[in-house]
Amino acid sequence: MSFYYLVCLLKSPLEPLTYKSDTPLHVGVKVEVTLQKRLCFGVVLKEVEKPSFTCEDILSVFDETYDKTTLELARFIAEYYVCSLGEALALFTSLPSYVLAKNPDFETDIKLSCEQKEAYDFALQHSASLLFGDTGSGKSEIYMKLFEKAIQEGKSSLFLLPEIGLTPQMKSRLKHHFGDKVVVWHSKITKKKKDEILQDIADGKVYIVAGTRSALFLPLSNLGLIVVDEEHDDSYKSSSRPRYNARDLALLFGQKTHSRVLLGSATPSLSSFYKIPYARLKGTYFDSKSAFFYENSHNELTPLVLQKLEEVLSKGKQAVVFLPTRANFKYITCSKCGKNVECPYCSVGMSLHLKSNALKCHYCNFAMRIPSVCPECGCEDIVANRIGTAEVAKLLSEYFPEKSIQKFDRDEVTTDGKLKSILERFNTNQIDVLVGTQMISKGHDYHNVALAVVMGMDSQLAQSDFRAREKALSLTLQIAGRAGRKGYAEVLIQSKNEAFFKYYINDYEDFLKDELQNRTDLYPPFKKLLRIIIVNLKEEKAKAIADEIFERSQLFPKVEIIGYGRANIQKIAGKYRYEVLVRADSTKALLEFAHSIKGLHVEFDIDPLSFS
DNA sequence: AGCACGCCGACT
DNA sequence: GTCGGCGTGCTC
Repeated sequence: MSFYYLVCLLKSPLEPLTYKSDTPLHVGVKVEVTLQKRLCFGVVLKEVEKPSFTCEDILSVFDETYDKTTLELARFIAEYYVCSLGEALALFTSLPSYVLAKNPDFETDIKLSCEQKEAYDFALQHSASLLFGDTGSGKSEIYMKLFEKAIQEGKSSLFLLPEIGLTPQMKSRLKHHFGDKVVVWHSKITKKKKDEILQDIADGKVYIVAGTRSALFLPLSNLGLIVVDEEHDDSYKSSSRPRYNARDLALLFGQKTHSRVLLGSATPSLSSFYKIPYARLKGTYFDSKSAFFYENSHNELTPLVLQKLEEVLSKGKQAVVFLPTRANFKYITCSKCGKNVECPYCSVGMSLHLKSNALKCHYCNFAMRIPSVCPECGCEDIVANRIGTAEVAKLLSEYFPEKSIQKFDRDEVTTDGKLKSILERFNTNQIDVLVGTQMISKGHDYHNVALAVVMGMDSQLAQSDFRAREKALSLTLQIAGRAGRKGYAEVLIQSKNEAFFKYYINDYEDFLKDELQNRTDLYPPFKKLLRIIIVNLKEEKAKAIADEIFERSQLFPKVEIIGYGRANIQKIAGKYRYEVLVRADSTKALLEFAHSIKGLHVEFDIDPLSFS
């Protein structure tokens, strides 16, 4: 007697295939099968009639299942983000089911202010809400209080953060209040540690999982609450297939599992602001005690920057300096032919890294010796352009030799240990100035920072991206928020668009309302976007596929092609890139089109946030 | 996505 | 005559 099952193959782009088993199996159970002689994990979807072709055997059956809700969520992901069910299901961690022990006696010592209590009540009154709270307004206490309530009700909570590694103090606060009821999860923890955590979850010991976007796919039973902190952060969006957005999926998961969802940010995304009821929590000290200064320059260490730094450093205060560029310089330019030294494999400039005495490509990691003449024309007059963190840190060290200047970017902060060490030394005043990229804007608590310098934001603002203004302003505010957590602070913004920043810097809500007007009839949240990415070794082939997509779109009157051709970066790692940008009024129309061209071997980016 | 199959150019 | 490039197509 044989049973036949439709099995979904994990990580495979293929549609489910039929396998046979000697024993009856439950839907959702994890199994092992072969696919063209190679072993492959799969999930049983449903029993089927004996097919006309001969089937391979299901080789082994695991003690792990994907429940009905998980299968439903995976089906949604496959449909919405345009991937196979196997790719969607592979996001989830499977586990035997378990029961949480009730914990009615649990209590923390967290006390909320009146304003915090109001926001807390607002969250309780809505199944999904947004906490729009200024930096330093005390969002975390509200989250913690909600976690406490969930525990008292015997429910588990999920706490999503953009990068848990970047906020060690959040981790220690959670541990302090919740002890071993809370675990931390991100993709870089070791396999052994992951197994331990999964065992603890299975034993019903875990009430709170704090983690990055992958934590969303952990099998928490009796989920009651999902908090998405820094919900505006683009790192919630996955950049590989399926390109899901963990913030958006959190809202969906909340609906499906009847869990409360709370999004939080000082600079909420326009789409969340538009569609989710929000509670406003104004800063208690931040905006009243900070002063903004502007300099009509763009991206350089000017006398004004040095003067401002001098002022705070002489008082024993600290400063942060932001600029969006790593390395010493982003470009090496020939002054005769005007060409930048390009990566041979990517159509991007090679960055100058003096520390390793090399030019490096930030896209494929290719490195080369620093040339003494222009590789194009042989001219000896080549200059470095677009200053980066390494160069600014170097110059500041020369200018303030008695002060400790620390670089803070992806090149410098390579491990958890290094991050902790730098933050520790900064908080104990052993470092005077942090010079860094985006990383510097993430929610660290700095206590003695009296100056934030924002350099190079104009390049962010100038990007051909419908969210350029939103990104630039929220990033600037996030950096500004690193200063003045205690007492008076200054923020110096270098920009040739002073008017823009000046107008909105004190009221992000005002900006969001105006920006909604700007986007009406054109962009999200009013329209839906799909970016189709075509990658091929042969440029003609990539172009041909893009052409084909354009042709086929003509049969779909509800979709509109608003951009089509070479991608922003034409070539990465030797592969040519083309892009088609599609717009529609409804998700349905967009997805109908996307699914119709699934066979073309292209990548789909629904609700794109980045256009390079 | 892999991976085998198979059809054309360049080498001992 | 064989080695190996990558275009095409299949996977229960």
